[in-house]
Amino acid sequence: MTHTFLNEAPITTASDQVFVDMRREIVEGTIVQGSKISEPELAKRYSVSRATLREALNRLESCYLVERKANVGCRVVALTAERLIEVYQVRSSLEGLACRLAADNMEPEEVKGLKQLLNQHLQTQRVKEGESYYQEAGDLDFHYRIIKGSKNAHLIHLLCNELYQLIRMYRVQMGMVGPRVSKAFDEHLAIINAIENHDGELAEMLMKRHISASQANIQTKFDVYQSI
Amino acid sequence: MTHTFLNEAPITTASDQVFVDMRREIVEGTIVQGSKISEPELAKRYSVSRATLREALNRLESCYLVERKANVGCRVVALTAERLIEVYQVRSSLEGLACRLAADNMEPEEVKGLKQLLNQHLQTQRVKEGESYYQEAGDLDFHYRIIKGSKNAHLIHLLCNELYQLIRMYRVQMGMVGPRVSKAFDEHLAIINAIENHDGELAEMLMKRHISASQANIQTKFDVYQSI
DNA sequence: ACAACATGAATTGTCGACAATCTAAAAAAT
DNA sequence: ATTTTTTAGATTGTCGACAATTCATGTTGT
Repeated sequence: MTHTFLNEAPITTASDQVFVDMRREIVEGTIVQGSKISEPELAKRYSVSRATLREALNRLESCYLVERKANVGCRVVALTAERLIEVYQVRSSLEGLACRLAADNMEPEEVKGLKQLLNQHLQTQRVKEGESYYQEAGDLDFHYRIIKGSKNAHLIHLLCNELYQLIRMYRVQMGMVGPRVSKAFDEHLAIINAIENHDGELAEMLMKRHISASQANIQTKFDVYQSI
Repeated sequence: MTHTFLNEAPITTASDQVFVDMRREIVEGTIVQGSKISEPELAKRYSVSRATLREALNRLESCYLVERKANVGCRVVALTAERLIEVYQVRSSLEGLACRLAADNMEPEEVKGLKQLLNQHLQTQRVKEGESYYQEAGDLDFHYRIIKGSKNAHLIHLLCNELYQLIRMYRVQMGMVGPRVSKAFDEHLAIINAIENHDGELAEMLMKRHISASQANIQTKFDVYQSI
């Protein structure tokens, strides 16, 4: 399975490389959430100048992974429950839109590929029960394809390049496993059917509901911590 | 009338100033759409170093006013008809969401202020018939207040700090005057009523419709050029 | 005449150093 | 002892210069 994953521009410059590396470390938690970022320290760590590092920090800020204050510095974003709600409200609205547009604009072959992906997803899920990595990548690929199917370049950029990094961060660090997996499969199937029938309204509604369910799932992780 | 306008951080640093200045010039068309940006030239023009200018360019890219390519350079965004549709589809979805949330989360005094603004809007409109500047600022203020009323910080940032600059650029450069003005007033009134009644669904629908009408209005400007 | 290639000017990316600002610890005052 | 002021350290913002890449012009070859 080729990991097409992100449709990003190839890494040409040094700050590109630092951006991609830091993004991964932040999303995966190697650079811990909420921690302060020291420019001299990280510049040394990645063996680049501070100017190059700052360029990377700017781009990390664009996808909501760090926050800057003038003359004070840079902090990794903190994964609060409030922010989760806010981001998922936005995500639900935008991905609902994407799904509605996809119902009109997706090519038949794209829909076909989506179905194949779902079958693939079903098989690997049966074989590797409980293993979350494949599920995570498969689910991500599913959403990415629909978003691209909207054919709205601005929307695609907004979701794939900006918002999704933060969403991935929540999913990776809060842990996305459990009984949600099989339920999500059924929801994906219903969404594909709606898209295939060019029923934009239904597709939008199903996608919004699907994302709300996903939000509720992550929300429980917070509630657990809160109750301790 | 105090122009609260944007809730932006105060301008402390030199790149802040360049960012604000350039943003204004791009939105108003002084720096023409689609044109290439020469870093050395603009750095000299604003009397700052290239590093400072590049910092400003990064932030302009974050609000979709310029586009960068590695090792090639920076271009001011081009106001195409296709992009207008894409951006307004996103705007409609997000501001619909904001309006729905505002119906639940706006304080009574905020609603009151919104009504006062509308009255003010009505008076200035009668006095200065055809003068577009007041209308533009008033309409903007109306939308800003509702967006802030959503109390969703992520959504507020996305709309007010990122997307709205590009929207303003379309409105300013494509010219927003004509019979739309009075119609928009009625639509604003209906939206406020829905918010006051805490009818989120209706408020969302009305706002989406209102924005679609606004899009159609700008769209005609393109159609005129196309028919020549 | 046209295409592929080479060359140089211009532009962007990167670097190290300096200036301005903030932070926190130590000193002074009430 | 608590609050305010001072001061030293560290961090961020800004600058000018150099390296790497791109683009346009001119050259060569067929």
